[in-house]
Amino acid sequence: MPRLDFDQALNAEQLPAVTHGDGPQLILAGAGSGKTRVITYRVAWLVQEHGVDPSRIAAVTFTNKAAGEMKDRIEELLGLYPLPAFVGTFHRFALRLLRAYGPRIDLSRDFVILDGSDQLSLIKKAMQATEMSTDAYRPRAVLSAISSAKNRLLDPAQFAARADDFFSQTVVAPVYRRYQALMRAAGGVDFDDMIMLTVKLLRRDKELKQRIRDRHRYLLVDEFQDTNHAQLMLIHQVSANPEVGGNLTAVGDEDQGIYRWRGAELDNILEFERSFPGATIRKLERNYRSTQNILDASGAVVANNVHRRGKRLWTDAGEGEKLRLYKARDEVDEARWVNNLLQSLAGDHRHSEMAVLVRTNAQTRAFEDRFLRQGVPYQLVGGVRFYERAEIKDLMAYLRFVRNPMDNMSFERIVNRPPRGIGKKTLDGLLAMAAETGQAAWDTLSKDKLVGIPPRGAKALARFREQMTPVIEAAVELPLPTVLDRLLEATAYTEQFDEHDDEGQMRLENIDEFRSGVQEFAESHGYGSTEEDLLTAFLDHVSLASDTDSLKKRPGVTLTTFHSAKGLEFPVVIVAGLEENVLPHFNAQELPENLEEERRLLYVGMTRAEKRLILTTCSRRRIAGNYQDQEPSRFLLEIPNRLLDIETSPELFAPQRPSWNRPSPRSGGMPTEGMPSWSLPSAPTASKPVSGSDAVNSFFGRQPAKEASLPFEDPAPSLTVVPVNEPTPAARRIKRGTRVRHASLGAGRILNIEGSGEDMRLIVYFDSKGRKKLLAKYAQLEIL
DNA sequence: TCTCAATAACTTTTT
DNA sequence: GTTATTGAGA
Repeated sequence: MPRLDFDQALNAEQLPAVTHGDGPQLILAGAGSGKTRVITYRVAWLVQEHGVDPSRIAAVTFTNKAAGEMKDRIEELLGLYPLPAFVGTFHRFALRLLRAYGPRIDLSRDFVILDGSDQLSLIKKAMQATEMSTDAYRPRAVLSAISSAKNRLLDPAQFAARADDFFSQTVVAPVYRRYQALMRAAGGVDFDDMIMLTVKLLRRDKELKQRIRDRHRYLLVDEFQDTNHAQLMLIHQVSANPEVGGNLTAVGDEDQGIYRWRGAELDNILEFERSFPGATIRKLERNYRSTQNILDASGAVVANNVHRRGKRLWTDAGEGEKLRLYKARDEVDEARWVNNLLQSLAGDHRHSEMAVLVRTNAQTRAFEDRFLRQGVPYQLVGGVRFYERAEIKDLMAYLRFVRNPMDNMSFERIVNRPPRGIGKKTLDGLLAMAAETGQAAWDTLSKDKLVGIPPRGAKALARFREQMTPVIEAAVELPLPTVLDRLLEATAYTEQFDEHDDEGQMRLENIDEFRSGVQEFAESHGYGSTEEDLLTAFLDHVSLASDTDSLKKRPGVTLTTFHSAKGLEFPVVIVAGLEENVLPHFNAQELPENLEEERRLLYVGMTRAEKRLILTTCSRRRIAGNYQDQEPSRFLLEIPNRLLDIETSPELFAPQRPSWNRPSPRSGGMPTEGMPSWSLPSAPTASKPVSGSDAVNSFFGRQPAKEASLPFEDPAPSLTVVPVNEPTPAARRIKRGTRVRHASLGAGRILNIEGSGEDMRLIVYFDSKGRKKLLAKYAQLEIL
């Protein structure tokens, strides 16, 4: 293949980083400065110019998606050369070692990886077992304390020895100990364990460590600012020559560190030279992504941080447009304005070239509603993940169980799913028996005579045993997709769902999707591995997968959080919800370190933009159902005025509400004759739709919401549903059989009405979407 | 033991 | 607005 022309392909900052010889270097790569390019070209340079065998190179990142991209681009550059020994995430790197050498630190070879919800339920169990009230202490807080202990490589004993406050000493320490015991007994390992155990393994096994170091003489680490202490130690273990810091190339940007809450230590990058003496530090400040205005604005914001080395990005792309700032009345107004803006930009940009970025997932709802209603194609990244759905987790647990029947956690999950008459009593009895003999539940069930279990339960258990035994045997030799099918057959798993029921249909679809995922995986990974290994590989694959990884370029506006937007870029970016308590987030106000992280979050969001950057802020917002007055984010003040074009919502100047909807003093805010609770606008022009809860608020005499005329509202009149105890003329029209229309679900017929007042629920059969249950208060139905 | 309805609690970000 | 948990009744 032709040699690469490195001088040609790289700029003056990139070239020395790529052609750096031996010894540690840190590359401080600003946003959009071509950092992936530097990493991939460095791999190519090492191989082609420095004579390094690719099998001695490893590249590590945080996300599967970044790793995948890196792999593709390295492959492209290297052509016929073999690929590096490893390109992947920290966790996959650790997993590979643990699967191979776990037994050297007494770890079962076929351990199970716990996901977040597994962890949480295990924490609850551990808290119960240690008689810790789950009301007094939030399991989530305990879990995050344990996680941070693991990130600092503290085992339960070390943690207990250092615990110096009440919570750590009396709550976290005992729960941590019990949590580990329960997890190991069940053959489980959590995400944090994976790193911690790998460090332990390498520290303990000197011979293995030397082999690993030989195999990874050149190590490249991306997103270095997001490494935690455990990961830094792992890097040290793997680096070839610790006395000189090894041939480590670390790439990162301290201004984009947004995982402090997960244990990331910015000091790893800020004090790199202390960790790796003699390191060369380089900066990449030339930006290829954004206009100078975008760089100046984002740079001005992040300049307020103290914890940074500091750099100044520049481009020769020109100033570009000013940033726009829209001051919205509330999140509905915000979404409407953004929607209109996107429509008006649709001439210049495809939908897929635009993104709306928010701080919290909850903020996406208002945008989703609006986009759905206006038919704007969009793509929501994040939220509920496929693999977290109950039916998928069930099937995963089944697969884990048939691979390793001693996996008690999976056993407990599936033993009565679908319901087979194995209730709490029966299960407790079995588990008690198992605990006595120190066996797994399945062992007890298949070998021992069941005692102390009610006959009905014993019978159900026996039936379960008969169902599972052939499948467990099949798992060793039959192809993975066949095993799954046998499983579904033997358990009659799908029969618990009704395909005519909306929810049931969705679950069945998910199961189908899971089946084809299994099929696909088997086809692409099947060569040369045993069926058992394939099953293990599949389970690992799913455990380490996240939704962002499979993010395909689909046509549509991207709607996502700052966190999952990292590494992406768009010609048009809208950064929404720039308010105090949103960004910076409510929970991040006290510590200056947290505040700086919030600022970095905004910086990451702003620097995603190539050509146009739009900011929005609301003067009030509904949070957990209640309206709250919002202050503009303090970070807005950090953007130089000369870079901003400000536009204010007309709704902020016209707070008049239609008189018929204003609580009248005479009626004390209660409804009177002629004040429709089911407000049906007589004509589209007179349409004054009011959001359900506002109407509810005024109805119940609460603080009236400042609802104004909605100039951008779609022409279709919408109906506000207000729950009432006394049916008003309009409310009487809502009964079984009434035809209604929903903004996104279309037309349908009311099947039934449940409850009354604020909690009135309507069962509606929609022509195209089937049965849905709606809360009348929020549904905004239109009577047909 | 299972099903359904009422209630409470929750919302920061995720490998 | 959703989702996890609890409680009552079949």
